[in-house]
Amino acid sequence: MNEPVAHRDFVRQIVEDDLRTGKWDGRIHTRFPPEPNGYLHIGHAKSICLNFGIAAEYGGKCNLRFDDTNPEKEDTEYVDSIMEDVRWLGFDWEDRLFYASDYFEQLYQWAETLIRLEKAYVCSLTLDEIRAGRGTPTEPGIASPWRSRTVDENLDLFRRMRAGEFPDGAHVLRAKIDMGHPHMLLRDPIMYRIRHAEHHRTGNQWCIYPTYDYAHGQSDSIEQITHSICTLEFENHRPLYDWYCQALGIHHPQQIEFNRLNLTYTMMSKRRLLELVKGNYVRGWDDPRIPTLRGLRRRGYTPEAIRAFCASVGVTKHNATMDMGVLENHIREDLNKRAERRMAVLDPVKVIITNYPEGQSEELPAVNNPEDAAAGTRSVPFSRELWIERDDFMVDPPKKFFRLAPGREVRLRWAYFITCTHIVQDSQGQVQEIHCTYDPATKGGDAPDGRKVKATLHWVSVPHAVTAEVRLYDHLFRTEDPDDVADPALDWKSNLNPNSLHTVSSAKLEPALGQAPQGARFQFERLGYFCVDADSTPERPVFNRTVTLKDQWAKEQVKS
RNA sequence: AACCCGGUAGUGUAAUGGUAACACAACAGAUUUUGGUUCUGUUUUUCCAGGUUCGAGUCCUGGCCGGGUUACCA
Repeated sequence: MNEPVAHRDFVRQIVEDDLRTGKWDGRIHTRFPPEPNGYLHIGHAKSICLNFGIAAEYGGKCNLRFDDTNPEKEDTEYVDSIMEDVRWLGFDWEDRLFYASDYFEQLYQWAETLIRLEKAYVCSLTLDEIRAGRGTPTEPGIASPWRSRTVDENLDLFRRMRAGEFPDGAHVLRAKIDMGHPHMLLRDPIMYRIRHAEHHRTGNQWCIYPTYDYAHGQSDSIEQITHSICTLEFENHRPLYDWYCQALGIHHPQQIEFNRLNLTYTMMSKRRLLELVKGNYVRGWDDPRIPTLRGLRRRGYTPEAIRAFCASVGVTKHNATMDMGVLENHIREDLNKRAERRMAVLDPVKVIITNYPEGQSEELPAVNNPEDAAAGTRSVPFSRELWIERDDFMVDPPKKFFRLAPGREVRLRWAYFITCTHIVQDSQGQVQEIHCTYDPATKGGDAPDGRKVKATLHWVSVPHAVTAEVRLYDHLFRTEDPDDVADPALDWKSNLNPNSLHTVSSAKLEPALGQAPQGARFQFERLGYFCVDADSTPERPVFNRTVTLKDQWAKEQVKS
């Protein structure tokens, strides 16, 4: 398939312009800078694809850098999972793995430089006093009484802060900018705070930690980044990013902000995802219902599908919410070409072929993937008693129902035409058995006389069937926007879909599925794409439904 | 409220002063041993008002609407 002529998003346009004008001497260097305080989700995938993608497309490099300046929230557990997920997605930072904490000493020295330049000072106000002194958007802040400390005094205090002489919160280091600035972030922002906390990498070496604003641009600078690509909420921070680089007179990358990814029926907030996991609303960070990369992986998503999706979403400067259906289409498109077909019955009802000899069975060849001749064939056992899907039969079918009904003939995939002759119902009217006759001349599924049937059903031989657990997933939330709550007393959690997981405990599978290894992906014919779950064992196979197939009949039912 | 950013079919995007277009969705049809896939067709668009210009989705002014920020988080 030909790649469509990719139009350039505005970030790539900037990169191309810079290449053309020689702005960075033809060098392109980006970075993906996650904070190790949570698991990566599909929103991060967009950023990863953008940063690593641009580097690859323009002959540049992309670093992986952990933005670990807040010891209280960060952990190696997250570092490890992030590296694993970036690799799984298909990207390689080679030897360029960095940590903002690697730069603590340099950052500290630069802070002293700023103090000497009288562009930073130690402020001994409390948190509340600082907040109050900052003013409001409409009124200017008031200068801290400590704003005019001498260079020597500031240096002495700052060094003693580092040496651990003060408790948490006793002092902070602030940039001396402008307390009357209309941009609140520029009203003497905090550069360092005292935190007697153990850092996941530097241990107890430090008790003062730089803030994001003070650390990020300089980290980019140290790594000689050219384009510092981040999400829209950092737009406000760009003046500060620029201020530090200029004040220090160091390499000054260009910060460019793009829109983060939003998807319907789910949410990307790390804080909320953490709440779902800790509150046991889901089964962990890899729960197939949440949009973490691990969740999607367990759900059966391929890195290729996620990358294709990320390439298709817009990179712009305005907030947008992608339809979950677009993501689903990408995995369908990928798996349609790659996943072998199998037959599985999720809600079984028994069919008895009354003219097929009792005790007899035969092996019938079945095509593994009509989209890929190289996938070959397998054989499936056929016998007198079969399972078919309960909703593939109706006693009194409406006009547009093409499947099995009394007196009607349909095809069993790769097997025979069968005609329903009789049904057995229980006292509630529930169908117990469907009695059919088969036409031996239609073996393989073609009628020599050329007669047509309107439906082809999937089926599984009763004596050969493997019983499995199948987990059917639906949207995490029942509303497109989780925040769409009518009652102000309720929060987003009230929109959680109570039916996001439906477990089928005894689905009937064709025997070939019994040996499938964990992670293997299949299309269950006419149902959807499924993969073998991590909980699966040979004794008790467990499958996850990745996504359903498009379903014209389901649409038809919704209409009526 | 102040500051920053943004408004193009239902959704996401393109058009970089020169015929408003693409993908998905929706709808209709063809093909089909999956009501899948594939193919064909149809419907629906520049927030508003002025201005500049031969010509404005694009530039300017004013409004309206939406988002972000107002943490010793990132």
